[in-house]
Amino acid sequence: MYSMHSAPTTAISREHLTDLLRSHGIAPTHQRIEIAHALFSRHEHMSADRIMDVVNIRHSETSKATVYNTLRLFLEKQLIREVIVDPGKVFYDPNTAPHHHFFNVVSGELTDIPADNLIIAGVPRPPEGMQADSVDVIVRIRPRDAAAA
Amino acid sequence: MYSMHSAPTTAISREHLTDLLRSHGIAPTHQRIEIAHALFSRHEHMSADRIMDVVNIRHSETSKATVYNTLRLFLEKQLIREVIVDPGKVFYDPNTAPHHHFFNVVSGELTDIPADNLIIAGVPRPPEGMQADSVDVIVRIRPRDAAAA
DNA sequence: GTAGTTGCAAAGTGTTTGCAGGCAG
DNA sequence: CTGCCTGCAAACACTTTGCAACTAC
Repeated sequence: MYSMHSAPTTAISREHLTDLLRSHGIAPTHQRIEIAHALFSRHEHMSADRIMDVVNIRHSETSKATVYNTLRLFLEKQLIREVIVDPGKVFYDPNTAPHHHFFNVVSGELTDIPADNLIIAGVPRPPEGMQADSVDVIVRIRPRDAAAA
Repeated sequence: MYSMHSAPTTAISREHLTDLLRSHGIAPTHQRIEIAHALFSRHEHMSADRIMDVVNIRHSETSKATVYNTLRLFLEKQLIREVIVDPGKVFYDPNTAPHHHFFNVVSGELTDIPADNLIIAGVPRPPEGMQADSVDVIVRIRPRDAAAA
């Protein structure tokens, strides 16, 4: 399901992560640092499930409940974003800068499209009393030979 | 949860729906016609759940399994589209013409943005060997006073 | 101590499946 | 008769919750 061309990992020190959490008003516990590490060292869009796996590769340190609670906390504190593209599972995106996504509907893989070059024009004003919160662009892609739908 | 400003309904005859199903290679059974009627007479984006309710308002005629099976069939036969915007539930869209969506993240309500005026430029070419399948634009909106996230 | 955090297991939601019975051609 | 449809209930995948034990200051 998850292809092998694993995104580049970036060495990020625990100290840096501790600061990052603190600066977002999050108490830097061991589990939270591990989860943050999983998200920020891999440049990958992960599901809660996958984060569970990554965090517990060496030895089981973090429970499912803690993973979900922590992800919700990170979301509230705007440390990460959620990406809704797959019925039935949410992806978490450590990149909070404006950008969009390719979603490979066959492999379930999600990759970034920088917002730089992309121009969206002519979006109507939101209905009265509403404000736009975000604009998500998702380009669904598939291998050239794969059957549609 | 579902606001009261119910979208306009359009009278659509059972005969018309029968033809519509046939023209998409779908055997027009009673339940399928009812489900198609729910989708096409209301100009609304409905979840499977809501379709269940609508179809069974008068008397229970259609099981959950049939609703889900039928929606999947309609999807395969390209009679409808699915819209993934809400973690944990899929919306079905009877409008297969190119268009985009406002998603009210507070009420869960989904409304159309015609594709006409909307211009998207600068989408990078899909990765080698991939083809773009669709481009979805989702503008998340909320009441002006509602707290973010 | 006290407030906040974690883990477990149970509950919850939305969706899919296995299978027996039914209906139409 | 045969093949497709339907309904029921059980199974599933993902996420949330209740609560007791724990940790850090």
